[in-house]
Amino acid sequence: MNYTEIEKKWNKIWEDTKIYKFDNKNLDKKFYLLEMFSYPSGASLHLGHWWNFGLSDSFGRFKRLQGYNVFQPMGFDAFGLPAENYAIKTGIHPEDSTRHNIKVMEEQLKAMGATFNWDYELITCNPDYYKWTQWLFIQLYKNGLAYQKEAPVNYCPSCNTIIANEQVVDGVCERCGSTILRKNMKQWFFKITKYAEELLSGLDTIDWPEKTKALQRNWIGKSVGAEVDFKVDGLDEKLTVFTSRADTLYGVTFLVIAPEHKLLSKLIKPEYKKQVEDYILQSSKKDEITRTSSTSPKTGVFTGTYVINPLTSEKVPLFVADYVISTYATGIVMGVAAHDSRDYDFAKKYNLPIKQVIEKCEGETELPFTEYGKLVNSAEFDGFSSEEAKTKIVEKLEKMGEGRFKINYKLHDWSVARQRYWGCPIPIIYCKHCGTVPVPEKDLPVKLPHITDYKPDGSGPLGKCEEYMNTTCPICGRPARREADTLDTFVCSSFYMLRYPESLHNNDEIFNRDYCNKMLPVDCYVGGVEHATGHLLYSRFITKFLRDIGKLDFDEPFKRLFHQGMVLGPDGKKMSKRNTSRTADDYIKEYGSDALRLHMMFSLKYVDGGIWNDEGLKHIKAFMERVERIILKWQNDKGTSKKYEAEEKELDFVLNRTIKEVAENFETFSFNSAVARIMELVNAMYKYDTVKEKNGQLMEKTIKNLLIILSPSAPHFTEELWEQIGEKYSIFNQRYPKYDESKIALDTVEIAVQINSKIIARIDIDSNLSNEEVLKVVKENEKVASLINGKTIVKEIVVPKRIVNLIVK
RNA sequence: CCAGGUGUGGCGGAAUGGCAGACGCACAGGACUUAAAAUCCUGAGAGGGCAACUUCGUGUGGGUUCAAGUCCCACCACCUGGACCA
Repeated sequence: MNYTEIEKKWNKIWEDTKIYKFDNKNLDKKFYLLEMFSYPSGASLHLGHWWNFGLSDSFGRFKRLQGYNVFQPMGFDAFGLPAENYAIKTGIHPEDSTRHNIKVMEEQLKAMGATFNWDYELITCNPDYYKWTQWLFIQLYKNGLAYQKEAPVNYCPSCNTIIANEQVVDGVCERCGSTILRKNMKQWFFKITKYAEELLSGLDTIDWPEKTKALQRNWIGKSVGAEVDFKVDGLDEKLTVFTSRADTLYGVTFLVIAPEHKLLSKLIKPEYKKQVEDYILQSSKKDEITRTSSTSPKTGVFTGTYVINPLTSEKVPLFVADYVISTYATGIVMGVAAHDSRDYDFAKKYNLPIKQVIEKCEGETELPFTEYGKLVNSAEFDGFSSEEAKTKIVEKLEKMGEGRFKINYKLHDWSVARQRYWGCPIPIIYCKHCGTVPVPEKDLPVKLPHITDYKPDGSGPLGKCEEYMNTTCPICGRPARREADTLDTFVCSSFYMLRYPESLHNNDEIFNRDYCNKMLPVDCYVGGVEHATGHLLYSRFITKFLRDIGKLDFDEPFKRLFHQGMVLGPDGKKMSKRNTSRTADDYIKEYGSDALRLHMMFSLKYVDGGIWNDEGLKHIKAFMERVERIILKWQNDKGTSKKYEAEEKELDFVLNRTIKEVAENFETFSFNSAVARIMELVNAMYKYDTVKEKNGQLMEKTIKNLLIILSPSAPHFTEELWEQIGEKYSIFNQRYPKYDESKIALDTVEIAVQINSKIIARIDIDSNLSNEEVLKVVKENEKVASLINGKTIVKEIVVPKRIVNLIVK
């Protein structure tokens, strides 16, 4: 068979006959299968693309055979930094390179012959898409969930721009090597923290990998504790700390405040002003990662100020130290040197007192002791357990009005503004008279202008485009200015799965509520684990928000999630031009795309990935030829068998078991096992082929079923053979075969017999016997009988069709 | 440091608590061939034994169980995240 030719042939026929068109009128058995859409890069499809798209296409084809109306759309996440950086380097406008790359990728993805629903294609940099990105922004704004606030950013004084955390290497700019400054700038945020609790609890309702759920739980970082107010000595001011260990409150010997804290300037005693200001300057030069690394030495200085412990009325010193972060909780912590290792280190270094208030329930207590124990030196709470005290102490503080129970999350609000050109414009207008005004929905989209000077300079490049910036206020009609920043691309991708089903058909609303409720949630979502705390969290947030404003009725966008593992180069690193000598196209030319796909399915575990090895490709091709030979041989063999012989039963058994297990394996993305089962069936066919009197009907049934079962994994190859054995187009309009349970239940099964848990014999036994009858047969067995003779059986265990275990004394 | 994941032949990898190593590769043997390749068939975890058979085996050490790769505890190694989260 000439694989190149048949691939061309069938790709064309499939496209011409629109065999995979999604039937959007008939949603009773819809299946929404989604692969994370990709960023349009210019290079040709590499093995990773085949791994991602080819195998999920196979899954889609499998669901289609099962009778599902499969919706598997495709599109591009087209805004973003790479195009812009490429543009800055080459001078090619991001719009031009992006459009070009999309075209190239579309052609190549179509050439895969995959079943994607191209008529629903969606491209995030198209105005008819980003109109809805802007609409979403405005809804968030109107509901108080999009807001501006001052927040620290990484600023490079030599490149004159804000840079992302990832571009800061050891505190310096990765491009020019200048020391990065931490600067407060006014920025746009989405209030994802409003949904912290629900994002956490919702994880229990979805079928996702545990690993991914754990990543999100960690990221959200719920911490249950209390806030405690400390009065400032000599000032009418109080400092609030957050603690998860209220039981250690009697052990507080100092307080620590973050260098960026707003109240700090008021709290410094004049004689300490210089040293504190020097310290603040020093720490502003460190980036957050170096500063907060647990391995960095703890530093800090005294402010000259004392605060008063509400329970003991003791005066304790207030320090400023950069191991405390201003953005978590209140930005002030209580120092309990005896029961926190950081506080312990700090106290040792600055000679602060260490006061033990918890002791181990049994044995010597060694400081710092950070576990729960029994309270000591804590007035009326002495003898309480840590757990009890955590409640009782806060209850007391509540009565005094100086503390309260509090839950904190590590999750921060989502910073969405980018001082970049190639992104979705933020639909906001600033008017001197009316303030911040959202663009009216009827005026959307705010189109991204085609400008040529898009170099980043710290403020949005759009700011230099006067035509764009100058507008009129929608409220008062007087001249006003637009927002110059654009949106993070993760905003674009946070709702695309909701928009897909009617992407090009509905220009009146983001999506129709009823239709959306029928099409979603996504039944199966496939994509990389690296999006666990980004895209996957944002999408969940936006879905919950849209539910709250009445646009849809479900809580979670992705019911089921799979991550592909990564296909790695021979050096165990991510595939690149450097470590791979051959492209997907090279392999396809030599072996065909079906062989490539089958090899990928069979040789690595899909969810784990692994090092790419092309060794097996020729064997997979050999396997395909083995399939072809037996099918072509059997198609004209009418057989002569009259009775249903043992050999026929065996083939029928393997056939039915294969039908059953391949489906189960596909369902869990265990493609390697699915292919193994199919190989077993082929082996069984070759074995049956040696029988002289063969059953023609069984052979016909077997080759047809084999082709259907194999078709999702080798679509062109099986479609071609389906035609060659004289069947009607198309194999993909067939149904996945049903298996016959009675054929899988064998008449006799081999049972392993154990005496005292050790296997001593294997006996063929009628599978219909009851446990008692099985035991009888086993005990009559010569070997068993001789071994149990004269001994007492104390226990008999029968596992039907598997094991009999006799415990004797 | 913390969290999560992984650990099974020479290799990729299978195993609802129930015969570990399915399937495939590499390997060995046989058939076909002048020969090779391809194809078809057979064998095979490791050690011991001519053999029937036997001992040991899923990172290490313990535990639960009639029965553990699978469940529990501790440890080791590797991978991936997170970094002092109060």
